[in-house]
Amino acid sequence: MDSSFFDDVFAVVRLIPKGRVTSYGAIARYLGTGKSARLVGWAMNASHSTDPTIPAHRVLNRNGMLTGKHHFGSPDTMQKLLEAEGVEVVDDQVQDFKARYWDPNEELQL
DNA sequence: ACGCTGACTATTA
DNA sequence: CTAATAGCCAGCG
Repeated sequence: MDSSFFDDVFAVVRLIPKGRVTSYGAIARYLGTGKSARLVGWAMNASHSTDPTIPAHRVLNRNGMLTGKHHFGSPDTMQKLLEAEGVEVVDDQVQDFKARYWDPNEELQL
């Protein structure tokens, strides 16, 4: 398979449990990109090109803010999806973000 | 081939 | 405490 940075990002995002969220930096660090969290978010841009759509709505910034909500079909889609999974979102921010934070480095126990 | 942009993060003022 | 700047990697024109 093409060991593309995108594929790795998609793989991790797909591993995110329902009702959990993670940050771009966490994924970036897990992939080894480390300081390039932008690439992760940017890779999400291709999430709509994948076969199973990538749950990009589970990926937020370090503050738990729905920074990329505007990149979905509608700016309300992201929040709607999160709420559908049991994640409280207020003012484009995830409540109890720390409790719902899912770190691949921790959960996957690299 | 060069330069710009981008769904971020961390540091400094 | 908040605001602004620098660093980063990869695709696209």
